[in-house]
Amino acid sequence: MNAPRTARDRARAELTQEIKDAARRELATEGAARLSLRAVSRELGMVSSALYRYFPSRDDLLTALIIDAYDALGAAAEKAGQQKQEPRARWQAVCREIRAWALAHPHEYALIYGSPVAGYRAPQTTVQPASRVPLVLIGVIRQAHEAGLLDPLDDVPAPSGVLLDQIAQVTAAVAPGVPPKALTRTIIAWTQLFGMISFELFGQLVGSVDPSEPFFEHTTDQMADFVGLRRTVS
Amino acid sequence: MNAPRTARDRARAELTQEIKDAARRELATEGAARLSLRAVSRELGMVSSALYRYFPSRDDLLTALIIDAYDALGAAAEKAGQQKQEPRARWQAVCREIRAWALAHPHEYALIYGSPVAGYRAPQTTVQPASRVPLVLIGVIRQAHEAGLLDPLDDVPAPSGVLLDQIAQVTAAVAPGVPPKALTRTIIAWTQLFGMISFELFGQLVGSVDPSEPFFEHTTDQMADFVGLRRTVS
DNA sequence: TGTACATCAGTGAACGCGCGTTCACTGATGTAC
DNA sequence: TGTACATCAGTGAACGCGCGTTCACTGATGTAC
Repeated sequence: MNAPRTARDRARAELTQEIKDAARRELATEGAARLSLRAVSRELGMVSSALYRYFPSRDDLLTALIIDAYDALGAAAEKAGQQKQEPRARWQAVCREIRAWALAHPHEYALIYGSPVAGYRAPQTTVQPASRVPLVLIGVIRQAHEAGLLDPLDDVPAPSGVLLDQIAQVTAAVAPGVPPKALTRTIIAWTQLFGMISFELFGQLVGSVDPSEPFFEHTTDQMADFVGLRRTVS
Repeated sequence: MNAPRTARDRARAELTQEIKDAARRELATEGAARLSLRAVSRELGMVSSALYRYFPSRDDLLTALIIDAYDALGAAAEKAGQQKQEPRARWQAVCREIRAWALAHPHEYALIYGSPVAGYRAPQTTVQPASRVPLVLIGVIRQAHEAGLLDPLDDVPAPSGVLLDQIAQVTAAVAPGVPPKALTRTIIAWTQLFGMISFELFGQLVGSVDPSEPFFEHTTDQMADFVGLRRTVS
């Protein structure tokens, strides 16, 4: 992705983008497993073989869409996490933004958080973009900890054994200074958040807490308590 | 599904079962979106049109598989919930059993808790089987409440507004006597549980809390606290 | 218990469709001198 | 700035494949009397 020097380069970059946009539209009507190069090319008024100038195969197009989706969600979460607010409000804002993105892009959400596409194996290149969201959540906790706004969770059982080792590794890699109890609970809250969003999007909440926004708001608030984010006086 | 009277009826019931078994095997290699009647018929050594004597269309076969999956998981959870244990241990046993079933049947799990299959709309008949698992979880809480083993959650924010209405409806329908705070948290824990299992199965935990069993055990324990299940003296 | 008829299971051919990918090609754009 | 050549984008035909579903059929199983 160097700077486009020639008209050809610019055209290429633009068309690559258009192909991905068309593929995203296809995704919305057909789902990832049925994403078809021919349908994408039809939508663009091109011949199907022309796509091979841009993506060497269907799987490479899928990979590009997956990375784009992780990056779009990650960017949205990061932006919400940069608001000048106290940590607890930031936590809520991040959770809210993630849900909003998911509701606005349900098929891209399903692409990255739904069942893996059969016969497709995600390459290593998706790992970094996928980590952006958890890093934002951890970042909120870290900043709260540094600001002395994180409850020590004294009455809470600490992780131990293998889990403690895993938590220690995560701490060393991406969460320096965050106490093990808080980090463990952050990871729990992370799985809770996406479990809740997936249930809402995939129809599991129909008939109980549906519409789901009040439940969502209540839950992220409870999860803020759970991870130890203090309610500061207003 | 009346009692089979004739040899024909028995053969029909058996073959229906064999078709579903073969379809489940297909599911494991191809995924739900690519489940193909022709592949199923090939595996059984039949001609593809013969399947239409048993299922009127591909979608009906899918529906049967979905219902079977919900029922199998529901039955496993119910069984785990009937152990003669105190509520907290029962909670853990149910969670553990649900995860074990998911790990043992990843493709059936993905079929029911993964992204919806494109172009397929789940009929109303799946609703009741889908409710078995949450009912087991609620049942554990209700029994604990009746036995006086449920914490009143005095310091916990109560649900209010629309959410409280929804919770009240669920209470009236399936959880008589269970306090709103506890029921709300049970639903939160339910989404947490499946979020965690989906993350494990769909590869989101790779590189952090992986292998995931210690994290799972720790988390269900924390969730037992969260919903108010008292640690009884041993 | 035996026969005549109705029901059902499974066959095999066919319809019409869409798919990913390859390949030789034409014409336009870019580069080196 | 102009020309000769190399690079690239997009075409159109083709390969070989699999799919869901329909339909007229044959032969086996079941039912009524």
